[in-house]
Amino acid sequence: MPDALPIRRGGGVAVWSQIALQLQAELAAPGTKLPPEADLAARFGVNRHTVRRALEELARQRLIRIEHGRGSFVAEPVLDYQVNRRPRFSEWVRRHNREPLGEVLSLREIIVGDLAEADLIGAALGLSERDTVIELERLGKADDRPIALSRHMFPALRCRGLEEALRNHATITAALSTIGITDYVRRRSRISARLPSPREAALLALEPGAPVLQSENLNTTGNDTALELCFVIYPASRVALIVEPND
Amino acid sequence: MPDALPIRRGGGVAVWSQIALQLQAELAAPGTKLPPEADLAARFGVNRHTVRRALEELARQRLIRIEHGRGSFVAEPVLDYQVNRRPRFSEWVRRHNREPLGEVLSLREIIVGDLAEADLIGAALGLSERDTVIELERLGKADDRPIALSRHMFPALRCRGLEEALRNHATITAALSTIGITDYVRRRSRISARLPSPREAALLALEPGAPVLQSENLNTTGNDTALELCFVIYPASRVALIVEPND
DNA sequence: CAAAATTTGTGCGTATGTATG
DNA sequence: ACATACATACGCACAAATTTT
Repeated sequence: MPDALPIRRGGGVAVWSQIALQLQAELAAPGTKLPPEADLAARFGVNRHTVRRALEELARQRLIRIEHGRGSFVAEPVLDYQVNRRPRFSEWVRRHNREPLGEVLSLREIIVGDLAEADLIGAALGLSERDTVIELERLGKADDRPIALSRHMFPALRCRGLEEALRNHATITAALSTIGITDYVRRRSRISARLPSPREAALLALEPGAPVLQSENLNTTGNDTALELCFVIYPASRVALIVEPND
Repeated sequence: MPDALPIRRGGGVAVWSQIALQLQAELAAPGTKLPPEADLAARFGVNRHTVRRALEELARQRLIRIEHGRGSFVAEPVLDYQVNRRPRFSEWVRRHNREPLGEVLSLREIIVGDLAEADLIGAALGLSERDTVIELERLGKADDRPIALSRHMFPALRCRGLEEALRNHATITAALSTIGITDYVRRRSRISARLPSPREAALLALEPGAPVLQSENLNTTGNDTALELCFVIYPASRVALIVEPND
């Protein structure tokens, strides 16, 4: 427990504001419980209302969560993800001043008919059950914290050399670029939420019962040729999606 | 158990497709378990592979869930909600051939500073802590099944007479229209997911542990004046959001 | 399963300093 | 100088949610 800087009264800065700043500087790892309001009030030598005002401010900034009857907890930072036509994982993470990392979990070529969602995939990419897709499973991290688990499917026919390219490049954008595809855009996303499977929860380092946001994306080339179907799940506590409709 | 129509072979319609249609017509209440594949195969006089092909089709349409080692279950119908610039609850539900109903839970005028999310609301609507908003809480249903719990906040100053209008009209669109606001558009949505509070779970008739999709919407008039901030939660098992980015 | 303890949420009253006109 | 409004801070009591005993 760090030393409390002395609270200055009558110095033009509200006491609750000083306490909020002090607490913010001391925030421990996400999930950590803060001391009860009564303890904080005693420590700072103020009324509990004053502490509550400070906590309210931290909650507004989404730095902590306050739970009735349980306590206050350090919140996880939430990455806002703008859903536009250019899905670029690395750019997104870097825009939040965090270090992106894409870890390949599996990469293979597989026959559409052998996948569980064969029909959905076939319909979306315009393939028959006998066509093959390149399937990439990836875990995306920001500063080593998992924030996205994605499964990408590319029609093998329209993506000659992509499997090899994906092995040798850190980002999907870069890999696509080496096989001559420089513009691909998000055409449609279907956003839902659910509880993760045990495997998914383990990969995303989620506590039991924590939900995930799921996004099913259809990406195409500039001239509307279906290029990629992609299922992504995000830990709901760490990611929010931003949409600005234009139609 | 309804009679099985005879399966016609060689009539240009695949047997699995006929079975899929037949099963679809017989679907019981959500959550009901379908007979084991072996039983269905016997009933239709076909191989189990053929039944599996039919079930696969129903699963693709999200009419059933197939669970490894457990069986197949009638799924809840999912309402796809296209996130565009015109948020219209009733139109959305009717487009799915279901009967919309908006039930007012509470309606009041309240000072911004007295709300928990005072700062967020003030910033979004351009109000000070001392301004007032009209707050409407509503439960949206489709065929008597709750599908949306929303909290709407309108700046009282820019919405004279809205509280009264909301009391007398079934839809928000209609109420706004009576006070002269005929065009309001969605400017921005922030989509996340979380577990519901006990009260929210009860109102939405959710089983424990089931997550909700949450959408925080800023709606404006045609000329970009902030008109409404609105928090909506949807049962994740019954609603999905569709986004087609244009930028 | 029930009672007790812990912790946050809410309401009301009071007092003080500061900006405003 | 005065009145008013407002933000800040304190004290006390009880309600509500959760956890522990």
